[in-house]
Amino acid sequence: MKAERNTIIPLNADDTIGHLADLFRLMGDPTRLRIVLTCLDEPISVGEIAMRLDSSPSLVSHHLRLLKAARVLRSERRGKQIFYSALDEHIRCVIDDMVAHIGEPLDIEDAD
Amino acid sequence: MKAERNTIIPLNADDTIGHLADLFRLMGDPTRLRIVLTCLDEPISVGEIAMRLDSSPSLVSHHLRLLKAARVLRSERRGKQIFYSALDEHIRCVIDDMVAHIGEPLDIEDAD
DNA sequence: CCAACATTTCAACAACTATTCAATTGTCTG
DNA sequence: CAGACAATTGAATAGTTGTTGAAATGTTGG
Repeated sequence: MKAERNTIIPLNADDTIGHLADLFRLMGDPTRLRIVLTCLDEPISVGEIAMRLDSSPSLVSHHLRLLKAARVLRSERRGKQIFYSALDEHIRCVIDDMVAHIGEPLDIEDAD
Repeated sequence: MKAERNTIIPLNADDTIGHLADLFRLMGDPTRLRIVLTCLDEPISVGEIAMRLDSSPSLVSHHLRLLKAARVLRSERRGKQIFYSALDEHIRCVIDDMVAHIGEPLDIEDAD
């Protein structure tokens, strides 16, 4: 299931759009985006995320709660630590597509 | 061409992540997301966007400015009106991927 | 040039949100 | 059980941002 050129989203379905916007907004914070990227490779504990991002466990935990509630990440306890990882592969696709968008070499024709 | 499972993003490249987050944050507002979706199909004037979304031209214009600055949309003047459309197809892919993520019916495969 | 239309800009307010620090809960070990 | 470690929670603050209405800019046609 990849992105095709058939975005058929019922524009009157406010629920879907609202849900979509919620997810995009979650990825729209640099700290949260770094957290997601850190969790993409392998399950990682809260402490190590905080360590890698040079942030506080409290802040990381706050963001993790939101990302988990939105089903972007999932959590799994291992002893004293709790490991977070991506819930599925879609987020990776979304990010890759967005990276591709950035990579688009400024196709400037004649903008008015 | 499409999203593969090889998100190779240099985590120390704050510029890239910041740019990514900016784009996600732009898509994270329901009004702005609706505007983007409206512009995906064909070039459309500011007035008609406002009409379809039942919003004010002022508000729409405000969002269009941000979306254009972020190279999500492009503008083209035709007489008195200015038509906006998607700058490339990547945004459509991003949205489709995100829709796929939402549609994922809690697919707990080999979750331990 | 003037009037009508389309869009943009400006200022200002209300609402939201990321961050911090302290306190709490949960878990393992000695 | 007590202590240390790990993570969460709560409240409070500072900064950001979406929205609004009025004014201004730009464009076309009479």
